[in-house]
Amino acid sequence: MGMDGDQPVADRPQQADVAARAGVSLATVDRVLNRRKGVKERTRQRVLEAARELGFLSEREEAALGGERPLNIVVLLPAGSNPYLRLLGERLRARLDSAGPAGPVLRCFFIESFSAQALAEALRRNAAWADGIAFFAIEHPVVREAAAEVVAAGTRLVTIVSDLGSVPGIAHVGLDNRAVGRTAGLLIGRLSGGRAGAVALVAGSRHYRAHSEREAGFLSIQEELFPQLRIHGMREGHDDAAENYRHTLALLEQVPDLVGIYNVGGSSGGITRALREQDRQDVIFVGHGLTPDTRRAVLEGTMDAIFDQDPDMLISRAIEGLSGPAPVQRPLKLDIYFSENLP
Amino acid sequence: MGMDGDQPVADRPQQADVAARAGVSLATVDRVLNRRKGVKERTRQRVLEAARELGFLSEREEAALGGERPLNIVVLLPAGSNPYLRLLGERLRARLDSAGPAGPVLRCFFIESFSAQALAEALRRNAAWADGIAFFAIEHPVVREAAAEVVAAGTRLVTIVSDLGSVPGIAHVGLDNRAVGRTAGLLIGRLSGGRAGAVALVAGSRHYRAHSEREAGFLSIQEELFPQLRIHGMREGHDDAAENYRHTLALLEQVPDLVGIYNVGGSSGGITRALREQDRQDVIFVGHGLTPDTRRAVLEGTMDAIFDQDPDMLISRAIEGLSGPAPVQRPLKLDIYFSENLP
DNA sequence: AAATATAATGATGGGTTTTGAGGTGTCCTG
DNA sequence: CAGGACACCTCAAAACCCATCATTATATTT
Repeated sequence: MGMDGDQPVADRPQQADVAARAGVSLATVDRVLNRRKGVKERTRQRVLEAARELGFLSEREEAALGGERPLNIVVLLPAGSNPYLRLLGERLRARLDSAGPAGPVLRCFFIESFSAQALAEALRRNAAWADGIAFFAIEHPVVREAAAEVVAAGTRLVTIVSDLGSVPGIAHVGLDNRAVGRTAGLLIGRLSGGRAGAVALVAGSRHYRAHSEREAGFLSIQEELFPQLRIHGMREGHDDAAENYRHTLALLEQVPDLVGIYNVGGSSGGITRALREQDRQDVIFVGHGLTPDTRRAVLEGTMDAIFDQDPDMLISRAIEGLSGPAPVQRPLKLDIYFSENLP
Repeated sequence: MGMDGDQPVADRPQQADVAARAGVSLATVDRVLNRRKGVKERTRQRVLEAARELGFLSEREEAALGGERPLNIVVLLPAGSNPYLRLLGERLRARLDSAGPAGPVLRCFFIESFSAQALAEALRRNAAWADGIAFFAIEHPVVREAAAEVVAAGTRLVTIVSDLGSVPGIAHVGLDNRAVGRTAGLLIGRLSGGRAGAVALVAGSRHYRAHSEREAGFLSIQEELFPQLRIHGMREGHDDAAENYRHTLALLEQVPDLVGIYNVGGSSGGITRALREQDRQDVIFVGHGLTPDTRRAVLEGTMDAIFDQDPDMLISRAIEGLSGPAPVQRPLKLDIYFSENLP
């Protein structure tokens, strides 16, 4: 007779067993297993752990459900009209939309620009609930302190575009800005074809380490390779188009032998406007950030080259840096656009 | 005695064993093995896993039942000494190593270069077992026919670096080569600083559409913007360093007012060697492919710019093209390297 | 601190799917 | 031809999905 049923086939665990083990109700187990919302992350993990221990889930499913809970990631960018940062914000949003529920939850806040206080405060405020924060750093003790605190409290940080320097445990995602500055210098020097004259630097703020590093690189190569060009000291335009416009008009008036301009920061629109209005297409102009206005400027010849860092790459690498353990963080690739290779 | 087979008589495993191992009834095993519906995916996986562990299934069956087997992808590259292609091969291997068993199986074969026959044959040969083939195309009717055949037979194809043109159903992963040629022309024109003289073109072969497209772009912009420069017709160096070396020596001798060289193809090493030996660092030289030799040439000033397409990106996009349905295939980004922004 | 909103969990039940147990018939093998 | 392995089927029980609502934490406001 029924010999075969003697092994009560090591009963597979049921959701009820998982529920018991996790100390929750069936309803909650169901919510977790079916990815319904309304479960606190802690309980979610408990349930998943219980399920794993009971062998209720195969490894595959476990990875799909539990492995990586979606991280909460915050991105802090300077407010203001800087078109590149606007674009960055847009790409962030695009990424959020396109990524399924698997990807991390991205949130983006704009912080009063050039304000170390505001940035420090934002860091502290968001550290409470975010797993990781990517931020455009302002080099200032207040920010450094806030960052160190936040890192100590267990929130991961990466700086993007502009670095913070000398705070351990913070990775950086961005260009090698000294090399970038040197490349800009090289390009302007070479394109000027041996002419003697002045080269002007425009920046957003020296408080952005990215800006001062680019400046340093630019100066070093000018001195090294192009003695016929003299540097007309750096002006801070605070990444504001109107301010950059005024600066440029003044420049064009005061410096008759102006050969080139390198805008270390953003909002090149103001500069191109001045150049266009004064009909000074002969001035070599290199700036940062591939945006509609710089595109147009390059196409019409007002601008000679755009230096860019791919926003999507920037975002990917930042997320990567905030997710896993910070691996080899080689600098991003500098993209150089002329009128002929615009994407 | 012992009727019930308590001695593990190394019998072939039975469905009952699978059932026991999976903690499931015979009925369910039956459903899974015979692809009947009404089995939850989770249980399906359990059963399959148990069956696999017991060696109950042959590989064939397992693949058929288990769902998505990893894709078999073949990459065909031209043989020869071209350093960029060598690098590409290396990156392929690196990718193969790094990717887990989940990723597609990549295999890379080097085909006699510039031989349409050999390429066509390789396409047909590999189509028999590969799911997708990525290949560096030679524009030739023989290749086109083979490609069309292979596509019709259900193997997916993408061309990399050099396109095949006008064969439906084949995606292309590579640069916008006309724009690349124009950019090279722009750069050489601008860097020459208004000097008059000759500009020479060197290519691997006009049978590579990539090469002739770059040539066309280069010519168009020279004519358009730099009338003071005359083009010293294209030479085919077959991407061979020795041949390029000889060509360049001849060039330097025959063309006293040589201002620049654009190497549309690979193996720039031969050209830099000639320039170095003749001490002609004044000649502006732009070439393709970021490799150790071009790196060195740029650093020492023999070469002015390297145009590159990131091999990893190329591979990723090719695999992507062979895996899913071909989506928006915008061209790859052109990377431009000067002495100061080498990675 | 009380009041109030919001989110998280528990409880429950109806409808659906999945599963186990068993029956039948076929094919193959000793 | 007996017997094992298995394909294919049915049916009822069990497990599960899913929506709803009550209840309890947790946060926010007043």
